[in-house]
Amino acid sequence: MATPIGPLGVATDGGAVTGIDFLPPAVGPKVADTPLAGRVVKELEHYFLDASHGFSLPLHAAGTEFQQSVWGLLREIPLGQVWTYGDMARKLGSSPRAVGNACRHNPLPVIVPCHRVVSAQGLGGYAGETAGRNMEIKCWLLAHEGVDLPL
DNA sequence: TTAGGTAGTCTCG
DNA sequence: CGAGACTACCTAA
Repeated sequence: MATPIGPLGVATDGGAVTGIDFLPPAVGPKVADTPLAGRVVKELEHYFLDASHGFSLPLHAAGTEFQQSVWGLLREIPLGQVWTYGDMARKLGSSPRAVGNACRHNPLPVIVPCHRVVSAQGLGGYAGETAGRNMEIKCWLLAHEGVDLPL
């Protein structure tokens, strides 16, 4: 299966995963040379083969209290479902715009499934972009999970 | 279609 | 610190 997802950068620290990066296609994989990084790659490969394969990895995403709560809530979105930024905001007692802001800074894309959050009107954005390669990745991930896109 | 409202974060000074 | 500008938004008119 061909994914639009190019090489991934994996960052680890103190026994936990701290960052996942989408790298330009020309660049080779840049994976921290640790046993944990190996586990990360293996779990990601399983997931790319079969979306129902979840992740069991020690994660440490650095961020503010609010961001932590947003990222925590993201991990509760069931496979194959999409929520809107507004849904998230209501559950958190916050505002949609603030939720989008926090999602934008998610350091662990794919593992923390920020691709399962879309706008009430369109598709929102992904990895800091509202158009371009990262949005293709978002669409691929959603299709891979069996979501038919509302467009 | 737009106009306004919203919450959190960042950047100046 | 404070003001102002920036968002992967939403709702009402």
